[in-house]
Amino acid sequence: MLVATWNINGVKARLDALLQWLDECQPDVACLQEIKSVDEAFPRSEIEARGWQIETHGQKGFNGVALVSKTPALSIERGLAGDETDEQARFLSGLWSTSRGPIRIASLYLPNGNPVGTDKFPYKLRWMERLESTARQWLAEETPFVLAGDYNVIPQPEDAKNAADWLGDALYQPESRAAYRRLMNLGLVDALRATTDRAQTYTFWDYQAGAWPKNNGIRIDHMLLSPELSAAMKGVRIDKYVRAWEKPSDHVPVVLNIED
DNA sequence: ATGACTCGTATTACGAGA
Repeated sequence: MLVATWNINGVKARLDALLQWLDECQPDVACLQEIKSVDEAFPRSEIEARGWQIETHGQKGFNGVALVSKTPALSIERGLAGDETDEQARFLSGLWSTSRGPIRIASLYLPNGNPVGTDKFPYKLRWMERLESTARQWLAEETPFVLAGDYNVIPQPEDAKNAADWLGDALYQPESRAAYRRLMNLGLVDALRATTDRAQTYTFWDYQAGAWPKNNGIRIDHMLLSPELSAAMKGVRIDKYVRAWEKPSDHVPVVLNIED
């Protein structure tokens, strides 16, 4: 079973690339972030015409997450628990039936948090506390799960080409990294790091200053697995080749392979 | 020499991303 995550940076701007990649990858469930679309404007029919199931949780202009899958979800939940006043569309989860039993899969778009020193940074940290609470609750329920998405956190120095460039950035603040570690310390497994120690493994390259040709990347798109699932991991790959396409997203897909 | 971004929203400028 393949579970993928991809921040596509605008579903309408990326529709051709999305269709091409879905066709090639054939994920069972693909978690999308930054669809930048309200639900009504999501290019649903073009994707459904190729046989995919779609669930969206969008908003006007920015943010927004979606789940694209081969089979329909048994149930869907929109939004991250813990703050009724939060209007940003950043979390969407579904329950699927598999040969190993039910599995819960979430598409998450964790707040960027820049600039540090504005209210955006504490919003990021509060959002991470809410994510940790959700993970605790899901662990207690004992249904295997994948928390997949754009975490906007560089966990370790080796997750950036030039870690020193990110010292003042919300993605690499001690508080952001500590909150990510607290999540890991619940017993979750970072699927990529559990399966490779390969250097210069990145998922994002900025559009500016030739970051892609210089391979000046960072690893911020992660898949965190519940403990039962980590034993069933076959591997993780990064579909880096799509960054070289015409009109690419600045992120590339991460694809997790789980034993059926 | 040395890579000056891209998307969406709303009017060719701005917010947001990272």
